[in-house]
Amino acid sequence: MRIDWLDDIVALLDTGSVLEAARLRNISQSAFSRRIQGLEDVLRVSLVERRTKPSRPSATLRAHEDQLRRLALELRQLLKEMHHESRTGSKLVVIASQHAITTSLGPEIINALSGLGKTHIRLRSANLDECQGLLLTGQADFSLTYRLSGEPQLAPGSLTEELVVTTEKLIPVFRSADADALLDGMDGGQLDIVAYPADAFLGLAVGQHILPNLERLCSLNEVAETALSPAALQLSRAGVGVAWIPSALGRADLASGDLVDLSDALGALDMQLIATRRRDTTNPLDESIWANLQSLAI
Amino acid sequence: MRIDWLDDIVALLDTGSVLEAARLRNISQSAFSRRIQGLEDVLRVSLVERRTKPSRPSATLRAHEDQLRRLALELRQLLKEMHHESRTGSKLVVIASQHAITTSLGPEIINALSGLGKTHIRLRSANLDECQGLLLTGQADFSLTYRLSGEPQLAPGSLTEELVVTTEKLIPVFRSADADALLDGMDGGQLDIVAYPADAFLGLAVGQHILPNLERLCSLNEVAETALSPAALQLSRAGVGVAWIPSALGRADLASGDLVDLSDALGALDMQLIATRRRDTTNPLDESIWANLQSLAI
DNA sequence: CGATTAATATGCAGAAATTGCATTTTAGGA
DNA sequence: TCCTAAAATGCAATTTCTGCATATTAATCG
Repeated sequence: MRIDWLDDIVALLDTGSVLEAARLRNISQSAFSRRIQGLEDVLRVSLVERRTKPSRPSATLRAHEDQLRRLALELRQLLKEMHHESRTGSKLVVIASQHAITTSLGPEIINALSGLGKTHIRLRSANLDECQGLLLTGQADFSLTYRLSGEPQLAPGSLTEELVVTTEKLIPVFRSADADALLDGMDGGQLDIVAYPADAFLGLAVGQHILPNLERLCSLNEVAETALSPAALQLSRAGVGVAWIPSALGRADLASGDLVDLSDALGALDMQLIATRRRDTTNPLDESIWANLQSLAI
Repeated sequence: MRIDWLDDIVALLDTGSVLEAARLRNISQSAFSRRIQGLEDVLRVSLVERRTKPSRPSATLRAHEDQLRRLALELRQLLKEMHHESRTGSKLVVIASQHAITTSLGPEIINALSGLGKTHIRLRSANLDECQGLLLTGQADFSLTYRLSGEPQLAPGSLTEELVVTTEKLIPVFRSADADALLDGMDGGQLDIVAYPADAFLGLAVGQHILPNLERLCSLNEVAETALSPAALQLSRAGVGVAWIPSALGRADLASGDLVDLSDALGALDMQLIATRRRDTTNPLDESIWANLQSLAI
């Protein structure tokens, strides 16, 4: 049963030559050559350009390289998942979680959901785009994303269904010891901040709604930039600069007094933690997870 | 070369029984039974639940039914596309286009892009969600979507790249003959309108930014509802009610005098026509299409 | 509970496919 | 033009697939 013909094609793309691809696939050159011929025959698609030596992937193949690779990958992952489930008898629930959430509320949510019998939960950390993609392509069962409370909820769409799990704040924090000095130096002077990249969700949020206001008061000094909110947290703990982090992420350090919340002076943002799922799912387990998420909602 | 094993599985899901599935796949029951056994062997996944008769798809299979169907479909479509391209030697460029655009600016854009040698362009009409999905999964090379000009451009995302192709207006139109009567009857009275469903993009736009203002002036009477802007156009031509349509869609009727633009009295919306593509594409043809779109941009 | 029916599995033999080896053909380079 | 490396092909052994007939097994009905 030859089920991995997509891998043959990917090997062809990887190596760019029939001989190399054959090596990669652990098969003799002649056999592989005929496999490809057979594929071309069945698919009625030219796969290799034989006018040259070594021969090269055909134009058609290269034009669809991305999609072929993606499908091959998705198929492998799906089968792996199914194999695991078939072996253990427990369904794997995949939650696509925005990076910033993975480290803040992610653990709590996993814990809250884990009381559901034979269930394995996997948090798959990704950026906002990727979360949407994973959800839409069925590679994730749910997604967890942040949304600014002010932001007009863009069309929920007919394909997906949303739920506000909780609200949170994006708060500026700094090491307690130097907080006063920091605020004093602000008037007319400089403010050291830990920034997020402009193309990350948190970077967009802070850059659009917080920093413009502050820039009118003092000049901002981007001492550090990181896409990872836990890293930003550590940097602000180390006194590098003010970092805006989800309040859940800073809870421990705020409670212990290591960090102090500067919302009043510097401004915070209200965020909503949104859970999303596809509407068309008809999975009893998914239903119970969704119900559980709803019960978490405040 | 057995390349269609996914279809075997889908047949299993479609019929829910081995016998029926065998019929569907045009193969004897015994052969199909062994195919499934072989698949279970190779994939190391239990596919059918044999404790019952007729046997049923296993829990694992049902849990991943959606994704399996989706992958099978995508694979079929991809191969069909590749076959077509391999036969004709011309690359098919797929543009996912929001329904409202397909009928308004779609034709123009296709015409503008068709001057590019051996290129077939296919417009694939879908709603906003689906356009994003098609783009992210590589099933479309570009997407064309509307965005309200006021709307804060949500994070462009690291995966995709955007381009404002043109700006347009969403304008209220009505048959010229009865327009005056309509406006006269408005004061304190009723206004007949053609509405869009609230979950469609245009419905959201009109419902959030236009109708609330009008409701303070008079009571609105939703005489008709349709998701299709061309249908809305026809309804307003027929004198059923005011319809908000993309200006490009109404151009001909406005020029001929059949329709009249009621923007001043009822309010219009500025929209942008956004073209999107994935960043990671490395296709020379796609590049030239993108360049062409950029040159269309105003 | 036993007989009947319908769905699935299996033994078997013929057909079809895949594979590796050896050899030939073909493209690129000296 | 010759040489080398890559790909194709003839061939025989092997494996896989298929249909037919038949055996098992689960559901149903009296």
